[in-house]
Amino acid sequence: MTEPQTSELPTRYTPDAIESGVYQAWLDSGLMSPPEEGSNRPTFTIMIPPPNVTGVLHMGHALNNTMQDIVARHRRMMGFDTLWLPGTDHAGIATQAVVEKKLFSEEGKTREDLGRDEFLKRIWDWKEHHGNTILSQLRRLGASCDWSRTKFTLDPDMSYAVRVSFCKLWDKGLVYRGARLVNWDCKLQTAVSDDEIEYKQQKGHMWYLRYPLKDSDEYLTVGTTRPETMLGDTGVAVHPEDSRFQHLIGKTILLPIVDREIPIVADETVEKDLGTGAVKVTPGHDPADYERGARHNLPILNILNKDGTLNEEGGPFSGLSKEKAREGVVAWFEEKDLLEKIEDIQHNVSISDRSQTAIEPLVSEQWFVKMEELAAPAIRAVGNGSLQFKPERWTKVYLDWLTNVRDWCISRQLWWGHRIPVWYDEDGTPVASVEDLELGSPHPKTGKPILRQDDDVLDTWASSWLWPFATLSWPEKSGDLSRFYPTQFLSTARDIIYLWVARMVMAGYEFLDHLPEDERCPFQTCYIHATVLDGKGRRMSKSLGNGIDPVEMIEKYGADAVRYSLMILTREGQDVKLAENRFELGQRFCNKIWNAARFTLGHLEGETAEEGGQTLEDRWIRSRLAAVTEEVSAALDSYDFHDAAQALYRFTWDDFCDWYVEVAKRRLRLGEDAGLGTPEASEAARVRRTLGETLSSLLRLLHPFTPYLTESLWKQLPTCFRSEGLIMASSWPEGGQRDLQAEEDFSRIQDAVRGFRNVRALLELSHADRPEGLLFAENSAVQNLFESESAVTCFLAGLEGLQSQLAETSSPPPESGTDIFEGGSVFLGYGEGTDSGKLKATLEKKLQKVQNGVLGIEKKLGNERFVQNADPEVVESERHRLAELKTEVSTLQANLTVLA
RNA sequence: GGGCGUUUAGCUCAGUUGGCUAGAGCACCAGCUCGACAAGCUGGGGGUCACAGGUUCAAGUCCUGUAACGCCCA
Repeated sequence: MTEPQTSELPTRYTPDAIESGVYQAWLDSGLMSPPEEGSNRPTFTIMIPPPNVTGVLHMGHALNNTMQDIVARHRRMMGFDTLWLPGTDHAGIATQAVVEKKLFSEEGKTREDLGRDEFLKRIWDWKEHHGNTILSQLRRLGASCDWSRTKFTLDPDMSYAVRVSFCKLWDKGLVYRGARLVNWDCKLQTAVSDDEIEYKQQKGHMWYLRYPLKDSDEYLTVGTTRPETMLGDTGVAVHPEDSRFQHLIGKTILLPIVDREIPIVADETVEKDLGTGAVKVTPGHDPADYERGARHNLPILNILNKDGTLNEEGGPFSGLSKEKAREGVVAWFEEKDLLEKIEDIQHNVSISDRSQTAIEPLVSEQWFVKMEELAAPAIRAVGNGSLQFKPERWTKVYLDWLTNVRDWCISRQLWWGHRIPVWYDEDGTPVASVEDLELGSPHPKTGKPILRQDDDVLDTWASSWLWPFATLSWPEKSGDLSRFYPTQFLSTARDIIYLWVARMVMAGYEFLDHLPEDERCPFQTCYIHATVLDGKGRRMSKSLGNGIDPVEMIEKYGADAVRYSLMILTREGQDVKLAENRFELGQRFCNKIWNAARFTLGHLEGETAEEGGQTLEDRWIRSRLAAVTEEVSAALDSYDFHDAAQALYRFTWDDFCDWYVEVAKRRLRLGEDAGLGTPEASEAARVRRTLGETLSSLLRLLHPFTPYLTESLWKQLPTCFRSEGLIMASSWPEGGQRDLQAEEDFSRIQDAVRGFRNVRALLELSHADRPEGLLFAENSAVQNLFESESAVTCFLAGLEGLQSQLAETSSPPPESGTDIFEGGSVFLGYGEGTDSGKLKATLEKKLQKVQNGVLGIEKKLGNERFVQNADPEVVESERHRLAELKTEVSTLQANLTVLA
């Protein structure tokens, strides 16, 4: 008997050894780079959500990119020319902030010290050195992106696309400049869009300030959470129907500190029951007040400098920070006995996403894009089925935002980004241009010399909204664009449905006007992935320090284990709670695959037959494989990653390892013992064939989930079981026919084996004990089955021999442990010293359970309304079930008598 | 204030269109160095499906309401 030659393979899954060299082989294969032309194969395209160039891989990335990679690998194996295009975005604010910070800490300089050109050079340097971190981390995860097409949003071609898109909007009159209240980040000193703000519940105060009326002793009390803004008040508003204030409407207030005369106006948006019913109006520093001010022609006063200090409008407090000014104002009111009271309150504070500092609404000149017209086709896209969200409920979120869309502030007071392609002449008349305009050259409209370019840059999203087609060389219409657009699958996080997803859809419809409308939507399916939470259900964040580093996890557990764990733990659309040890799940599974392969490969070195075996277990495993193939294919087609992972787990562990591999050992050993040329040897060869074929398909089904592991096992598979080359290049398994008879018969065998094992455990038999088994079959079909499968049953149940009899012609043997199974009962004899009381108790407990079942069904069937109303099939199956249970009852009762 | 989600075993979660005795992994208990795997194998214990009503022959599943937790929008 030859020892299977598995000694070269370690007994455990060792990710380091498995993963090394594999990625390079994928790169060398060129499979990740589909050709631009010259192929008739259908295409499948995924655009990566470009991570921030300053970013490092976090769990959300790992989850999202694993899903994309699974789709890419699956579709590639299905025969699609699959393009998964990677890249990064320039992340204006974040990147500039990183480099400014570095500059200051290392050289003590600010960007102004360097000047615009030199500073930008520093950022590019930084980008060259650090900008690829996250992309290389994606490779570690196994992401099969087409690196030859890697894009960066500031690449020359991408920048060109941004200019073209800007000028198209400009020409249509959708870009305008206006003084508007914007969200000002005082730390970063730039405007940020509404969508880059978080609202946080914070403890704060409501200060009640008394505003004296002009030429009167009366005063009006207003409540405010930001007392310093009173310096910019240009009115006070009350509700027009509020009887308390009727006599004051139209009167004038003498604003304390700055002694400004401001009117009392009536405005319906004032809530009578909130606070004092009178509100101060600060159009320059509050969005609601801005609207109110506009309705009543109140002047707009700006009291803040760009850095958050008070300007000359701040009176005695000018030059102070807004915090100091607040203290000063409050003290002033207190001193003059104009501070009525202070209340502690909870209120929402606007915080900038980027700097985590409080946002100040501030009036300034900015560029905006009109959105209403752009939104219309994006709204239609979900209605006509061009765009589908998964899970579907996100459609509503998307639509809500689009139907209430507000104009988009696209200018940012930064240097890092696409400089706004607008030039001004000496009168300040703007003009947009795709090509740079020379200073001094004539303005295309006015003919006067061009004086300067706009200093601001565009919001980063104004480039990433072009991502799905600018990456394919738009505005060029040939080549990649015609082949790979529109894309099929986009997977992203829910928090950028507005910022990114909706805008990409708008951009697709707006800019790809050379395509018919139904081919413009940039992706068919928008998959909104789970949010990764820590073990306690909190979001992972830098500030909490509760993040789990995916790269660390990959090093500890292996990339495949991390990928698989994420997929099985994440059910569709639900957040996933992650603790470090949860990756053990994937690690165990990988180890199981590894060892199943190790066993199988060890036996494939002998000769194999032309065809697989035809025994019951062979037919069964082929049928189960067909079932799981169908299941996994369907799940992946509909992006149900969890379901696919689960189906693979069941098949691999339960069907293949626990049953097929175990039962295969019987014939393998017989073959080894009998020697060459014997019938046993040729039967063993057929088992090897079946093992090899099953492993081959299984590895391919697993490959999208655990690419490294399956790739390294694939090359050890003899070539008669696989295609040449990489598993990545192999074809996706086809289903095959189910064999329901084999499934039913084998499941009966399994059930009887479990019955014998139960009895073995009750009798406390050791593995070495090989008793004679006795089986009572409830009919001759069952009896025949066990007669023909007796060898298999004995092998799996650890029996020396098995006798099958018809239950009706037999009486239970004395001194036997017994259990029932679907189709009869099983018996194992016991010797002296066995505690029959325990056996009896177990059996009685089971009897009680079955009897309860009988009572339940009898009650149901005794209910006329059930018999009349329920589906006839259901009634029939209940009757069938009742008969089965009754058989079980009498079997159990009969068997109990021998234990008396 | 509006919307969405969640609540099933000690923990993390499955549970199609209502229809067998509600499942899995981990943890727990008992036993196993059986020639792939102790990251394993065999057997076992453990659930008032958040709560209250309702619809139905039948509800974890559908409807209404309540509570708790989480997220988004204003």
